[in-house]
Amino acid sequence: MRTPDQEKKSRILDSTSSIIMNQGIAAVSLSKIAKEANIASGTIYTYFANKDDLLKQVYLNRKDRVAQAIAQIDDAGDPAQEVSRLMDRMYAFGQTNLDDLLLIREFNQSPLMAQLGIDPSEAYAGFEPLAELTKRGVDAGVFVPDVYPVIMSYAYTPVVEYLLAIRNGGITPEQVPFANIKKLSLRAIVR
Amino acid sequence: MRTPDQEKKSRILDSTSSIIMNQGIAAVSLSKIAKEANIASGTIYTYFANKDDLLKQVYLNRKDRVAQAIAQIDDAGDPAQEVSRLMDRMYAFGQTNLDDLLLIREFNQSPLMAQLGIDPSEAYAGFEPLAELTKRGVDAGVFVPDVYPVIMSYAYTPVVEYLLAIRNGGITPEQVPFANIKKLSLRAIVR
Amino acid sequence: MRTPDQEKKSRILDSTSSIIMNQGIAAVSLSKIAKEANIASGTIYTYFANKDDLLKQVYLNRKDRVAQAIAQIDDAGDPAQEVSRLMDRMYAFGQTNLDDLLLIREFNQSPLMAQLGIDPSEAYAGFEPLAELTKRGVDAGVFVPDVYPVIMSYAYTPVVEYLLAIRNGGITPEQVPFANIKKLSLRAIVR
Amino acid sequence: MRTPDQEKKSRILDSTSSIIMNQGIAAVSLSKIAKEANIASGTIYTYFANKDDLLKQVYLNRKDRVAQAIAQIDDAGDPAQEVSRLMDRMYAFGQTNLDDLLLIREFNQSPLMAQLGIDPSEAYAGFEPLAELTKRGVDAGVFVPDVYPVIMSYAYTPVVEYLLAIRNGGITPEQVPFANIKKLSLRAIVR
DNA sequence: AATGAATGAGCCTTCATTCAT
DNA sequence: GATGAATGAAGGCTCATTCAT
Repeated sequence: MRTPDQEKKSRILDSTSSIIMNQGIAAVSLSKIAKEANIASGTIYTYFANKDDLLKQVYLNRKDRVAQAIAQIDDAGDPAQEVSRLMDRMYAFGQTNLDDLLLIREFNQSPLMAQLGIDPSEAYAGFEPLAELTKRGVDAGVFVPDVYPVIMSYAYTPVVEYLLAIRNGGITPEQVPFANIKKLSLRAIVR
Repeated sequence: MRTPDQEKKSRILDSTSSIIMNQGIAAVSLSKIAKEANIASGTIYTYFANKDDLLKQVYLNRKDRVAQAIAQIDDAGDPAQEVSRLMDRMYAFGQTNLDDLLLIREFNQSPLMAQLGIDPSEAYAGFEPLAELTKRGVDAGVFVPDVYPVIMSYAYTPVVEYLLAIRNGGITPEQVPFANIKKLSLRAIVR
Repeated sequence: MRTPDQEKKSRILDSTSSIIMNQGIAAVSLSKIAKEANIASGTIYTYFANKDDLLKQVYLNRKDRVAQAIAQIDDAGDPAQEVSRLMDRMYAFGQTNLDDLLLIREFNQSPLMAQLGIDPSEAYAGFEPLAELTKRGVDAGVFVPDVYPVIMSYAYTPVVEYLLAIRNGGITPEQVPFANIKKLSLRAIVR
Repeated sequence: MRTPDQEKKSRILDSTSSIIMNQGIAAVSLSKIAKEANIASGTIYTYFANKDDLLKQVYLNRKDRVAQAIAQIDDAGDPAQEVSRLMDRMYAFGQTNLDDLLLIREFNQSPLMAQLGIDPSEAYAGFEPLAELTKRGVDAGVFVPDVYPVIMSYAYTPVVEYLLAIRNGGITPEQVPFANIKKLSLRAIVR
């Protein structure tokens, strides 16, 4: 059970994420966050050292949620099957939490990471099982012989883009079932 | 009187893009732009109606540059070969202009597009040949039977992620030659 | 937390009025107001929505003060006598608060009223007793048969101009006692 | 005949007056004036030393026009009759040039006069015949024994307020003929 | 712990003025 | 003489942060 305080902290994180995703990171202000979280702006400083700390924690919090939701790999499973399951978990997670995936992506590819003092190892934390899966698949000769970032670029990114295209109305799941995406991704990386 | 100066306008666009890429869109301010472009802040208004107009033009300008650099498809060529050439052009372009590709991506997936009043058709303009290539490849039975956004998600995005990983030092071209990326992409989409 | 401060709001209104009267409305700036009121410029926004709101409230506040000071008419009194008393109250009020009368006049005859969204009924509020007095005097055959704006143009305006002429040194109360003004006004409108 | 240059100067004065009257003095800017006068903003400096000089000349120019239109008094005429004629000329002039009367009034009662370096004698220039008429009427025992500013406050101001009330739709000439105004004014000042 | 009033730096924008053309 | 691009100060307003309550 969350203490009342943790609940308030969560509300601040949620409001921040929501503003970032709906209005863009340039539109984020503590007063907006406070209003959306239904607290006084000064209260934010009880839970976060400053605005940068808040942004950093939003990122880390969302990244952890994603990692926990998708990165539970069966170390003994068939690598191709595990990638398929990974993509399934991403798809399931993304249907209710696409914003988390997009927020991570927005941070990952922006100078914000450096500005907020998040180093790559911190960003990577929680996703180690994916790298291990990659390595195992390559070593077993199941995957094409490429490195983690390349392999995952074909397994992870297409799911996000698929979910985003659906949200934007560019395509519908009826028109393009998620199975197609999985098939293409596996065609790319499985020998 | 002093004549309006296309070169100065370019400098403003360049400075703006540079600040976006190096400090993030939230850090863009007209005074920073003016300082980097070596002009007075008020001068920006000789060339742009306001900050939003400037941002919009940065986006459209960069998008046009990319479109011109990569979207020259040979209508009679073999679709698979044309995708290969397309990826080559992206790679060549991205080696000196990766920021353009990243800027477009940052804008595309952000609420900025709506805020700046850029509608999807405007963003799509110039890339029609890619959709046509997709359609031709699918119709000819060369590509897997999927729609444009899906196919291109496997041909376009991996190149950007590859270039970015190289820039970030995550991988090197020696370790993973670009040919590998092309191979994986083609494996995904060519029957 | 610090409590909103009615006294501080008054100080802002006073400073604004003072700058309008001493430097003209074109010279009014929030930083001047803040400096004169001895507060930070941002603090103004705790008490007013924006500059226009501040100007509007200055006007309405001064107008209310004037209305309360002069518009207490005895409904049963002789109309001519009531006009005389009205002018006395204006004169008394104007000796210490001429700026209020002048500020109202400056606003009334300027495009500001429309720009600030003050409609005529709002400007008129509080002065209804004067219109009623006019009507009563005309109906009773005591005043010449003219409408409110005309009658009051002879009772109200001359007092303001008299007070202003005294302030400017154009005339002195010894040279022209206020009684003369009252006499001329009453000669004009009383049959 | 005006030279082309004088014509351009006139256009600048007209534009300035028009903006003052329609948008308020706080909204006057050289670029607006230039646009309305259909010239480049820099050109204004060919005809005026700076913005203050322009405003000063607008005032003096309008004041001269009014003085020439109304201050032609017959030195031998009956004072009461001359006041009546004066009011007629004001009324006639004001029907097509009310803005001139209002602009003068706005300047006269504002700190602008001091800021622009217009001294009272300059403002008074051209209106000497009105003071003489006052004096002659008082000396002849035709007017009540009061000074120029007081007498004229009953002859000049009511005409402006009448014209303004008509423009604003507060009253109509059918409802209140101008003759009424003249009658009230003369009742006030003629013995 | 929570509030929100207060602060002043910094933002976008407009302005009067200058000056190359 | 006329133009309008260029300048940078100043304007209105928002913001992150502090702190009295």
